[in-house]
Amino acid sequence: MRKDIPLPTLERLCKVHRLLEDLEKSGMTRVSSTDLSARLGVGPPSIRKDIGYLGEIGNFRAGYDIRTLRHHLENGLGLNKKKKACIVGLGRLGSAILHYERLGLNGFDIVAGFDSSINRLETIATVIELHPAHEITEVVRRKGIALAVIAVPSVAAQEAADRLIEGGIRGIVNFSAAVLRPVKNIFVRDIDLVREFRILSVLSEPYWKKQQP
Amino acid sequence: MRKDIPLPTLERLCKVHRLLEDLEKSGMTRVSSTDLSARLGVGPPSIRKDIGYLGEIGNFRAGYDIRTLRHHLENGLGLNKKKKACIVGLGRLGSAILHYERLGLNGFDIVAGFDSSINRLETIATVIELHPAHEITEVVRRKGIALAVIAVPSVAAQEAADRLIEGGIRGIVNFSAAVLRPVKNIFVRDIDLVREFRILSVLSEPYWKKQQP
DNA sequence: ATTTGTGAACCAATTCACAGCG
DNA sequence: CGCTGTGAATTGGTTCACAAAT
Repeated sequence: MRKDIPLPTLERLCKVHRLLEDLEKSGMTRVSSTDLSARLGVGPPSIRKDIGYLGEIGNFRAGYDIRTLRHHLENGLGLNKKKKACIVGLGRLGSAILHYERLGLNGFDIVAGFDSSINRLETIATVIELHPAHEITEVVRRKGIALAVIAVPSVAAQEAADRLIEGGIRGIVNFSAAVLRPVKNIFVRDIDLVREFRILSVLSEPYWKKQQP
Repeated sequence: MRKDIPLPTLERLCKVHRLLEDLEKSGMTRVSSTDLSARLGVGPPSIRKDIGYLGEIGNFRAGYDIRTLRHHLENGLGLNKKKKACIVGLGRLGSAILHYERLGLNGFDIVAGFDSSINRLETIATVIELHPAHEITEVVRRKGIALAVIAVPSVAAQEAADRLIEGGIRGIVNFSAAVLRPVKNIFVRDIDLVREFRILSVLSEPYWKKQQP
């Protein structure tokens, strides 16, 4: 049943899922591919294809039942599997992420935080276990942590990544500006605010051809 | 000269630029497409095509001169154009972004912060002008702010976006989990940590076919 | 009458292969 | 000879158009 889902499809499906949560909360009970596509800014056939990767589910006359479709996505993508996560770097950004409750609510248990400043570790008020940075490898391995956020200055990012990988990490969200050395089977999602601003800046230049739908 | 640069190319070129800054700092002076491609985890011809969108620049025997290539990217993409930016939502995440110096260093002047809590506006120590959220439209218009970060809870995100757009914003980095209604000619980059974790989680499942290079 | 699901057709992006230059 | 730049081939994704379902 499971084909090889393209990455863009996976990203859209996650957005669809998030959208369904809101629609459900607003009291809606059914939704069509056209409606979903308008809210996401993509073509209707694209949505249907995306959903189709996980098997049939829609009602031919009345679109999708929101609750059913949401569960379908959760099962198909394994969205309610629990995973352990950690945060490396507890400056302003790292602390903000450490306190971000929505991660835990969605099955991502933050079980450790790391920083190279002992002072900082002693100052932060949290129930989460905090460790000095040199323990990254050991703690990640011992606790079986699958996912990590890197929120250290970019000069320190590669070393943080190396230690995480040595400990057996599976995926990294890299908030530093550093371009990390690619490693086979370690998946990285880069989030660099300056890069995002630059992309927006280029896209919004008047002579830029590509228009959003 | 400027063709229609694909979005993936634009994203890679920004990473290449960032990489060049580091290589330059480390004392290197020349770099080949093969070397760049290895550090980015993409194929060498891809890098050459990407750079090719901005015109010829390489030395046929010895690859690219790092400094020249960096300037080439900066000119070609307009990376040193200055833009005004603002932050909507000054909780932990918004405050962290407000204090993130690298934005200013790269030409993005944060000229305003907004929050619906007056108390919060009075507590934050910064030289940046802070305003209550109901002034978003007016301030964005008056100051000619081009870019915005949304860092409010997801229930408040759509209204924040509406006010920004009404004020004439050009691009938005949306850190909330909300899926914003698409608007023509307003460009949005969505950053949702839960979504990123979910994507990593799916990608790192053993039966997942797609492997990174 | 609508709206899904899907093969076919189309388009975009990556990769290949080699010509051209130093 | 090594490395860039680029048309050609290929792969991957999106869009189209229509059959199937209720």
